[in-house]
Amino acid sequence: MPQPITFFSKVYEVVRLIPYGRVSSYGAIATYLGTAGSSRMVGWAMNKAHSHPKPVPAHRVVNRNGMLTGKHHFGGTNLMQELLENEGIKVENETIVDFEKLFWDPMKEL
DNA sequence: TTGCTGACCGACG
DNA sequence: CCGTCGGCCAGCA
Repeated sequence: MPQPITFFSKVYEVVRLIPYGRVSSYGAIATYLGTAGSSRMVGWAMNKAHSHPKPVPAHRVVNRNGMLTGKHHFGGTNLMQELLENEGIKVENETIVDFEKLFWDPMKEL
């Protein structure tokens, strides 16, 4: 098996399951994976997402406040915001508008 | 192998 | 209200 199922792989899988025009949070994903509290690992997984063979919509993953904390990893520009706006998600001051409505909880949806 | 790091979260003062 | 600290665990030098 060239691709063993690891914590990272699960994170990527869940992130790819996020529907178009929806967003999720690190904590929600971490909790869904059964490792609540290790939300940092989710963020770290996103950092390594560039090394992942499959595309990972990391721009749909933000912190609990709906703030684009990881936008600096998208080229250090407003690329992350543009990607979200391209999906119909409004972003103001690096924060997602109506985050509660757009929030996609894997524990509820899956 | 050991130790540091990391795009977070919640608690505490 | 705001700053600080600890915890969670896998990857990398």
